[in-house]
Parts: sequence; C-alpha cells; structure tokens
Amino acid sequence: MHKLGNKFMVAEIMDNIRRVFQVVNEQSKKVEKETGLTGPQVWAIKVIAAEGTIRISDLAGRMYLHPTTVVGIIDRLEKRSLVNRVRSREDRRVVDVTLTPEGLQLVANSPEVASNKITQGLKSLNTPELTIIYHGLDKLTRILDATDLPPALIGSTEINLPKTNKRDVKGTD
Amino acid sequence: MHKLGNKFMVAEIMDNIRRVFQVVNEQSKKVEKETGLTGPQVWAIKVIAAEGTIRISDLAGRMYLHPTTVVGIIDRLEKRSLVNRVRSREDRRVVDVTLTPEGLQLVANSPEVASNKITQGLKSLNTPELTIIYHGLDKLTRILDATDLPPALIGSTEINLPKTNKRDVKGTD
DNA sequence: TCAAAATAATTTGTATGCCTATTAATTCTA
DNA sequence: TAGAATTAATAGGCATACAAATTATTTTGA
Repeated sequence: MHKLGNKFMVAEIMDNIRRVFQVVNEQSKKVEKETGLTGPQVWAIKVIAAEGTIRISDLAGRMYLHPTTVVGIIDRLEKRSLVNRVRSREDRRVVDVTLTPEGLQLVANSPEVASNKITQGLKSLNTPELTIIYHGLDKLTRILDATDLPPALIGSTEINLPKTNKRDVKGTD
Repeated sequence: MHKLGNKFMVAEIMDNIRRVFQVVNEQSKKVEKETGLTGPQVWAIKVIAAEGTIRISDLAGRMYLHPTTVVGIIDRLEKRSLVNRVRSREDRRVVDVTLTPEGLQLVANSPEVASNKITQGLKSLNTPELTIIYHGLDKLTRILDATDLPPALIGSTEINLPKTNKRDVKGTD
C-alpha cells in the first residue's frame, strides 16, 4: 500500500468531484448532438415517457426543477411537436403532458442521461468495489452536513443545475 | 460490520452524489443572501481579489467559464461599481479588471464558496478517513472514465454549471 | 353560501452559460 | 513590409433556472 499525504488526497478528492461534474456535462453535450435536443429536454421526455401522462407540477417535482422552468422546456418541446398539452377535465387548473408519436420515437432512440451512465457504471461493479465507493461518499456527505438534505437534481445531465429542490414534489417519488 | 446489498449501495451512492450537488447549490444561496450578489459574481470577485489585476481571459480560465460568460458577470459587477475595467497599455486588446474600494470591502466580508467548504471539511479529517473518501472517489471517477478529463468547475458554488472547461486557460493555475 | 385560502400553470424579469459572429489589435509569414 | 492568421474582448441569440406576480380554478371555512 502506498502512503499518500493528506494534502495530496484533499487535492485529488476535489479534482475527482470536479470530474464527476464534468461527466455530467460531457454526457449532456453528447446527448445534445445525438438528439438535437438539450439535456433537460431529453430528460423531460424520458420522464414523460416513463409516466405516460404527467402534470406540469409533477414533472417539475420529478426533475427537481421549478414549474416555471419546466413550462419553458415544455413550450419548446411542444413547438417541435414532441409533446402535447391537455387541460385536465377533473381539475381544470391542471395541464397533462403526453408524448406525441414523434416524441415516443425520439425517446426510443435517445442515449442515456448522465445519472443513468453513473448508475450503469455502478451496477457493473462487484460488492467490495461498491463498498469502497459507498463508504467514501458516505463520509464525504457527512462532513458536508448534507446527509439530512433531500437528494435531488443531477441526472439533470445538463449545464444548468437547479438552485433548490424545495418545491411541490407531489410525492411522485 | 453490516452487510449491505449492492442495490442499496448503488441507490445510496446516487443519493450522496446528489447531495454533493445540493451542498454546492445551498451554499450558493447562502452566499447570495449574505452579499446580495450571485455565486458566480462573488466567485469572480474573489479571484480578482486574489490576483489584484486580471485579464478577462485569465479570469475565465480561472473560473473554468467561457470568456463570454465572464464578460456578462463583469458587466454586472461594473454596474454596481465593484470592479473596474482598464484597457491594457502593453496590449491594447487586453482588458484588465481590478476591484474598486467597494469591491475590496465586499470580498473581505463575503463567506466561503462551496468548494472551500468542501476543502475545509476535508482538511479537518484524519488520514484514515481521508483515505476512505479518496479511494471511493477514485474508483467512482474510474468507472465514469473520467480520470483523464481535466478537472474543472465546481467551486462555482453556483446554479449554472459550465458545459466544458476546454477554453483558454492561460496557465494561470 | 360566499368570501378567503390554496393550488396549478403561466407571465415577466434577471442571471447564468454557451455558441457564433464581429471588431480591434498583435503576431506571423511570404 | 503588406497580407494572413491569431488573439482578446464584445455583441447578439438561445436555453436553462429562479423569484415574484398573475390568472383561473378548486377547496375551506365562517
């Protein structure tokens, strides 16, 4: 075993945290190239596809984004005829979003988002390897006093990370 | 020692990665409240303060942002009389940015940015604890094929993460 | 019942963050 | 040395992201 200095390890840890951010962003660019859509747009479409039908506010909750932001994303997806907006009949305040046939086709061919890439990578590991990562991140979040924070975002696969996650998550998770 | 299932650990790891993102963003809000400036603005001011005088392109390199983005940030800081722009006499293409007295005063009172919070937390750990985090993150970045990526961003302490870091870093690091 | 509170989506405005020009100045090269 | 390539900063345009205010609808409560 090689003995590493604390200072070295701190620097390396910081670099590696940055690299995780990098992966998210690089993956985002790749997605953008392959689909012609931005990361959040692909992400939204994937969530909609998984749900079949979803309300704006629930979609926002799932994406850990503000409803405002999601409205804009849906606007642009609608303009490209990838999604439909339908006013709910039960509650006429609600807007239900669904995929158009074009949207369905696109989601079938779109590549993974960043969080999925990470998840896939993790799943390929054996237990001892996973354990190392698990304990390392566990300790890291502990020193950040972050263990009590609700997990959110990432998977954003995108440039712009949302500021907070304290919004109307309608228990959709 | 408790035996944990792989599935559980993968889920926990993902959550903890999200929490690291959270810390960055939460910290950003705190900074915003305390200074009245946004995270990137405070970050820029701190870099300028550290350098005394810095060119736009070098500032961009330091912040792992596009020069265009930095121009916007400097625009807003200039509007608040926190920084000055001076056209360099040696190379008249260059714009040197400095802090005004108000800017200097602000930087003295502004809180830590997120990456510093992480760094501080890490520094407080002993070697065995650090080693755990180090190996965990090392393994994580390996599975992401990210170890060869140049580390960048974060420390941004901010909402919007830059897309890439491949820009003119004038060896200022 | 009927006003008040809550909820869902949208609109408006600000701040990133990037890309693609564009302008001005400097350096390289034929 | 004149023209070409490079470099530095900026302008303009688009897409997030948020907060605050607005509109429409539903639910609560007096």
